[in-house]
Amino acid sequence: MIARKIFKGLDLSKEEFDLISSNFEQVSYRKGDIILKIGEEVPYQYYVEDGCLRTFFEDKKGKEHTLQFAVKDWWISDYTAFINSRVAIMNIECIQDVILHRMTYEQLESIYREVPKVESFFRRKLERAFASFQNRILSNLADSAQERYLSFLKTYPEVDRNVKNYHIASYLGITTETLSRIRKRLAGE
Amino acid sequence: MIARKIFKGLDLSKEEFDLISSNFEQVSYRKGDIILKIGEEVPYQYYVEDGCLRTFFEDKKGKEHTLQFAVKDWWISDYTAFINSRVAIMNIECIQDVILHRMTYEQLESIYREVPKVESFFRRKLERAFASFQNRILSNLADSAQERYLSFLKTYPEVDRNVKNYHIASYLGITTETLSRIRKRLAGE
DNA sequence: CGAAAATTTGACATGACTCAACTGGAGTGG
DNA sequence: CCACTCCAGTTGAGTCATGTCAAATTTTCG
Repeated sequence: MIARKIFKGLDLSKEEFDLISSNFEQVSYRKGDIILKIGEEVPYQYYVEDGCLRTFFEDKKGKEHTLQFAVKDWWISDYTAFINSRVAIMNIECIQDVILHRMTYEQLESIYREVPKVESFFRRKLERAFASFQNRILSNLADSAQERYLSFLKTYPEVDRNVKNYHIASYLGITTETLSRIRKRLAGE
Repeated sequence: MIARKIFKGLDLSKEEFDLISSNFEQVSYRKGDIILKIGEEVPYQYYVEDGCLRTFFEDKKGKEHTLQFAVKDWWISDYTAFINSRVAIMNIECIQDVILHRMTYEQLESIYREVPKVESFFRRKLERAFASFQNRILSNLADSAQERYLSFLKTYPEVDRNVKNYHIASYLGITTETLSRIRKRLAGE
């Protein structure tokens, strides 16, 4: 029963867990699969049971930029498009084989109605995501590429273990060459 | 009755508006006043009736960076510190004389209890703030300083009218000199 | 093993920064 | 009403971090 795992912080009855679980649908994808494309509707948000994904987009020059990663026990979607019923402004790609549990917005709302505690759970989740975006902006304003890389490693060691360096570079806003030079500099210390 | 202005989108009774209004306290400050300092408790969030403010911090080199501006009809606080009862990680400064309406977290929660519709109002507000942070990250990743400046002007013309160029530079993550050169380049087109 | 993918390295280009000097406008006070 | 000061903004010259492009090397994986 996946809901126990997803909402493990919440004190709910077996019936409530069952009811929530019935709103999730398990899906699996292979490494390299794109499960959401820019311009498409965003029917789902996904809970990651296993594997690793990222959201990314291409700028006018065709360069890829990564907005977010998701590893085990995280959520992923084009969140603002998902909640506002707009089309996606970024792609979601599986960096590894993944097992996901997805739900629609209607299902989310129905859970809110049936099990109100879940709404606070998601509000806290949004607040944490908001804080992490804020930290990223502050870090972009104040820190060098090397400092941003170090704080990435410190904050998301689990992500570092699962993604390629060029993914990290595209998340930090630097080139793979620059990241490689930073790593060399750090190694020789 | 300030609540009518603040929550003008909501369909509430006179009693509800009164009840909400009783939780706000009006305060005024002069241009240049710092109304929250890094390291302090964050007792309030503020609704801006008039004037302009910003949140900012200093990096290790003493350089100032602006996270957010707030003009008429916006809200401002160190939001993540406010909701988590942590100490401020940024300062709030009045860029002009301001008239504000402030509330504590306890007052916010009491309004949630008495007038549940207000909770959705704040959730949407948080979602929009989240989306705007996201846009800023995307823009940092993909756009040049000049493009970021142009999209700032387009997105926040009201802010542009009320702040100095060096405030804008510290928001965009560039120096005043660079902003000046960008403006010159744009003027000659 | 061999091919493709990822990373590293080198040489060079460039956008933004630093520091210092200068300009122009908005007060202020004699 | 002028001289003075202060502040914001501009300009110039030199520097630095990061980007670009091309090639070499290492790693991954079928």
